Amino acid sequence: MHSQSHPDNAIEPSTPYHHGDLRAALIKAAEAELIDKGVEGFSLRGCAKRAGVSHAAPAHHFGDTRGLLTALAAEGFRRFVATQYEAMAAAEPRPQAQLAASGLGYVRFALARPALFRLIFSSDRPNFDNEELCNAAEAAYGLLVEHVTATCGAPATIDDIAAVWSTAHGLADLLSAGRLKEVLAMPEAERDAMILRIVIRALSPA
Amino acid sequence: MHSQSHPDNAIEPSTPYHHGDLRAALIKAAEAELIDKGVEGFSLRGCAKRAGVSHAAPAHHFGDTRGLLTALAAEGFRRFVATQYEAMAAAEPRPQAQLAASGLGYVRFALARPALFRLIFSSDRPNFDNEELCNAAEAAYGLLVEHVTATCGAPATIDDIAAVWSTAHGLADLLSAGRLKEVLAMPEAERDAMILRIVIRALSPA
DNA sequence: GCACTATCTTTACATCGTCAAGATAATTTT
DNA sequence: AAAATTATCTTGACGATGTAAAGATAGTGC
Repeated sequence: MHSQSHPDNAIEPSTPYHHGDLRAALIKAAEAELIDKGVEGFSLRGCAKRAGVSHAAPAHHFGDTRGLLTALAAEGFRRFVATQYEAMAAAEPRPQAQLAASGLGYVRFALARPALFRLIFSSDRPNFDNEELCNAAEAAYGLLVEHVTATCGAPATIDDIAAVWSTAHGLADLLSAGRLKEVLAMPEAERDAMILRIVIRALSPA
Repeated sequence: MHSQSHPDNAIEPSTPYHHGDLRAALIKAAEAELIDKGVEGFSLRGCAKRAGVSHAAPAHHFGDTRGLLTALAAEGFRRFVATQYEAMAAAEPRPQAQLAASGLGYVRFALARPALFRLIFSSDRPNFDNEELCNAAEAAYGLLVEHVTATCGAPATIDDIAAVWSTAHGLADLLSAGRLKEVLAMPEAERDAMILRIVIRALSPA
């Protein structure tokens, strides 16, 4: 019936010296910090404060600021892929519809989490040589290639891949940056339909 | 024979108190700093050092760091447009060829000046409410709309504008960020041809 | 010649990232 | 179970940064 985590010590200590799961707490805090301050205003000490620990605590888990942002970026890529899968699950099973839905998920992620999107696609702060981040990023790229191949017939040409990826990415980047205001002002259903049309367009061979 | 700075002394003084054209020198220094350190590592004191003045000298001309980056971003937009015009000048006068060339210039700028491209399209540091920057940015947007309209027949639909802009922007952003490695590895002529094909593709109505 | 303003320097302070050393808790070893 | 070791977190310090305030110097207008 007790809510605390230590079996022998009943009273919740005000500030336990050991956090328990500081690593996860710091990633969560880092996302909040990123959303608040943006990639360029991101502060490691701010994250520590959000997590309620001293300013040097993150060092042990992530080394330095770049380490924390690298871990957050990897998590961002995983969510990015997950958002694409969600959109695909709601679409017809036809390959072309699946590819278009994946593009829709791409853009939706950028709109829903602009700070994370910018971190993973337009920042030098994460270390893209890091293995975990590298794997997460390549998983996203692999998903795209897979669907273009399924839609256009194997093997997908570099033209097809570049056209589809660029279109989805361009839409995502411009919209999440607040440009293309006319599109941002559209009702969501209408905007989604337009995104699908434009992604399909990128496939049609000239 | 003395080296100090008297107005009637023809010899170049070692360090004149008044720079002469510090504003321009600082913008130039800021570009070098941006190229060296990136948007996120950009330092105002570093710019001052490059220009050979004290660290507080920029304040009088630009207010703060954001002010300097805002001025640099405006200059970046002007060069961005200029690069598009250059590509257009080398292309056939047909509207469609002009539009495609404009897209090619878009991508070329991103590849030639990745730091400036990121500053104007993927950074919160410049103040986009600033009038000078705002005007420069809208000039770029206007150029695009103009050419899409000329190519597709007036008035250009939002679908057409979004499709063309997103494609060019996506290509530019992905390439300048070092993704789409297969495309980066292509010889320049081949890559240019591909960019033109993909931009044209974005125009074809489904 | 003199006041006034623009431009630049110096000084100062809060914040940031990072390192080093110490404190505390958990784990392993004996 | 006690001791030793390791992992985790705190404290204190340092240099770098952005910015504000005050002083120094040069150009301008009267």
